[in-house]
Amino acid sequence: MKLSTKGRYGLRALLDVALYAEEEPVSLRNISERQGISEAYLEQLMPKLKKAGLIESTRGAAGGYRLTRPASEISVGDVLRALEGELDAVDCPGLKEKPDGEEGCTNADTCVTKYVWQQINESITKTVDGIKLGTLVEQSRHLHDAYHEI
Amino acid sequence: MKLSTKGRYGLRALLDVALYAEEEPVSLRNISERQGISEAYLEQLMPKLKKAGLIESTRGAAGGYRLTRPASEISVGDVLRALEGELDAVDCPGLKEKPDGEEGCTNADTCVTKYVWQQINESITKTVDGIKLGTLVEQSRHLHDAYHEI
DNA sequence: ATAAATCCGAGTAAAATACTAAGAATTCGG
DNA sequence: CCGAATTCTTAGTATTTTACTCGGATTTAT
Repeated sequence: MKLSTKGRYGLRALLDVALYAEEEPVSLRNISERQGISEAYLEQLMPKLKKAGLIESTRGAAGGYRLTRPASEISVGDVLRALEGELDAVDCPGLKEKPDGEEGCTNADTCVTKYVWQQINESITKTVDGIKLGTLVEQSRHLHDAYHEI
Repeated sequence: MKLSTKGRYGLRALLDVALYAEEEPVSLRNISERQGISEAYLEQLMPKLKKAGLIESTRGAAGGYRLTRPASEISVGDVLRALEGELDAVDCPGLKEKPDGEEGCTNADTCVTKYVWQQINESITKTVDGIKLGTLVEQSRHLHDAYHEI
């Protein structure tokens, strides 16, 4: 798993939608101003979230983006996978680099390290799928309230 | 955490040292042949492992590399950090990008996503630090024995 | 001496990243 | 119906990272 700005900005963008799109859809302009991310860059991110079925869009004036389902049913893993692609699926080189007769893993070392990558991937997957966007929305509202001392 | 070939090859290289450097040190040539990694590329990897204090080297003919401490006391995390640098420490942009008067996180969303990156980093760290090189050595020997049906 | 090694520094081609730019297509409000 | 606000689509580009290679200097066992 690589955490580039794609993933970081994208999650913030989606969180923004979750927070502010209850009545009207939020536009790129809105997100851009609130999050300090350029509209042009967001234009690259949103289609990915849409293709993944996380948001829907309305075009034209007063258009913008909405979540397709409740924030509680969207995991951070869903978002990151939509933006960054599959989590670091490290494949076993022993199998691919020798397309001659030899079957299986002749190199025991390779197989053993493969086990390491799998462990890492599993722990990442478990973590990101365990955090729901809904939780982040709640936390964000708490923080916001605290900051304004309501 | 980024899993590039640096980390993947490097872990295999160190595992090779752990497996074969009991009597004599292992040379780059040895590792290269057994692991199918070019000597030239290994030349770039080994110094990192050495700087991190994981291996020691003897120069000249019959020279090579050895572990500095038992494999059971080296974690995969030690190795990957030595090779890839720090694990994805995602910093809070809210704090850095505004060096004017404003204190703390004015952007609650940013703070909330920051919590996500911390969770991810922690789970990765816990995983890689939990796997010891010694364990991999044992597993590798088992696999090797099974393959040769001893 | 000679050969086998580690060291050291530089260089480089390809890919990924982090953007920006421009214009077409759509839709609402007046 | 017009115009402004939007999303959509495609392309381009500068920077950084990755994954290497290469040449030669230095050290050391035999």
